[in-house]
Amino acid sequence: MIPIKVDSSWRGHADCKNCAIRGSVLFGHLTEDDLKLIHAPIDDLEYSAGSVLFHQQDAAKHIFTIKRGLVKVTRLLPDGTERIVRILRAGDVAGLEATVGDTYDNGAYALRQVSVCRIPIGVLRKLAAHSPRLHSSLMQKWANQVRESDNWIAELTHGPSRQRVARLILKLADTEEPSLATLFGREEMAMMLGLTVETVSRAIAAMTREGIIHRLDLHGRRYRLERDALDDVAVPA
Amino acid sequence: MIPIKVDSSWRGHADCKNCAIRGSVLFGHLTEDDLKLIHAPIDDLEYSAGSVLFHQQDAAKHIFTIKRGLVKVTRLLPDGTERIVRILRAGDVAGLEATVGDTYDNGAYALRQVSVCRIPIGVLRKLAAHSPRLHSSLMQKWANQVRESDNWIAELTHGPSRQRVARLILKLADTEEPSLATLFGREEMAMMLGLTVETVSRAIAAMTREGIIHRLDLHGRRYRLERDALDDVAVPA
DNA sequence: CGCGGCCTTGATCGCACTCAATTCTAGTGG
DNA sequence: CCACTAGAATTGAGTGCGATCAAGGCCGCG
Repeated sequence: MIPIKVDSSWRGHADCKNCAIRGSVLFGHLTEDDLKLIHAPIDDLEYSAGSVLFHQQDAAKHIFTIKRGLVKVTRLLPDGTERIVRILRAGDVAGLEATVGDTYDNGAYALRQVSVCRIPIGVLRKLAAHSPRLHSSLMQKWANQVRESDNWIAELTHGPSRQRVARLILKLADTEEPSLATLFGREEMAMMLGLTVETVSRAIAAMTREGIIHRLDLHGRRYRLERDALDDVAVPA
Repeated sequence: MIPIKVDSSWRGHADCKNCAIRGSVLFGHLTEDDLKLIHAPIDDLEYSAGSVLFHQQDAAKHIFTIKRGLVKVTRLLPDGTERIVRILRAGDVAGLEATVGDTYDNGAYALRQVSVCRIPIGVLRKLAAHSPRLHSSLMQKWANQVRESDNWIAELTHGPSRQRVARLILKLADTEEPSLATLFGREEMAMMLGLTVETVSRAIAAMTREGIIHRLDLHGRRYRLERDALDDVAVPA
């Protein structure tokens, strides 16, 4: 089902004080004294596209702050099929459930090259005991996850295929350059939208023909978007 | 779109010390001293089926602990359509996002007669400052919401209509008596499953004909379930 | 009794799935 | 440098499931 690749590389212990995205992550508000409390190591890891952060049901020993890249969160159904339920981006946290339970509720896999800080749950607990601000950061992360899941349900699981594909493309648009988007393999897009590979492919092909999106590479991953036209497809008046 | 009914009745200030479901709610671990810190009133409210706890975008001033009944959580899309994204039951909390933001991310409506404790957000903050256990209760509630949302996506938004309807029925089975279930109006079931009223009705009718479920009342709300057969429909081998 | 709401049933249509073939690209080794 | 291959994306033809449109039935209520 899942290609099991555990393909991470260790890039050293994290240097929280000088973290590039310190403002948006869990430890952003901690003081130097707080950080000194950390004894167990926080590791700075790289995962290549397709590799595993953790599987559903694994013992939950770490939470992962995502510094770069995209992570898919999947859920395994009793009948063995797998569904993508959310995507995490830089600033999000994977495996938050480690703070309240002892196994992961779902699997997390790198969709592209990903950089994370892997924080042992013990460290988190220790720091949490001292820092109310960390508490509110955690709450904030939880709230984001719920909002994302709810959006996902509302936007990507209902409606005609064209519309769903359009909405997914918009969701994947670059944050800095909103008229560019990097898609995934058709198979994965299909799993996100509850459609088949062929239907996704046809929708993209049709929109390309109609000039709503423009293919920029040979693999069909990178596109330039005609925002106005695409918005119209995504949210029909 | 939504029938606007604000139809709640005040049943007095909450008596947390003697709460029937104290063990499963937010304030379950607080001491009497903690509870004495509360000055702003926690109200004990009843909502009749169809009435509003809060709308999406309302100023978030309270969180609602559900003591009895069922609450639907809906999200409004830009194009004006509305989707049901989750259901809350006794022990769950509605409006958790009040702890981190100042508007509600989604709407909450009573599906049946509902009893709640309405806790002003200020009270929660004050107590949270004193009680680490309240913190972990909150985390637990957040984790439940995410797990529920993820389950919802995985189980109820993909697959053939029969299967989805079967899964929803199982989700609505009584906790004490698992072979009985109380459904909703077909319209609402359709909104939950991303199907049409007619399709839901046909699926239920078919399963009734096949003896997988048995109608117990005239309105088509209450059913007795043939668990084994229904499980087979919900999770095809 | 008549009306309105909801559930059900029927007939038809179209979108998305299925099955299958083709094209394209990147990677491999001659 | 070019065949060869494997994997992915695309395209095509045909089918079926669920949406749509439209009646009809059932119950509660005035």
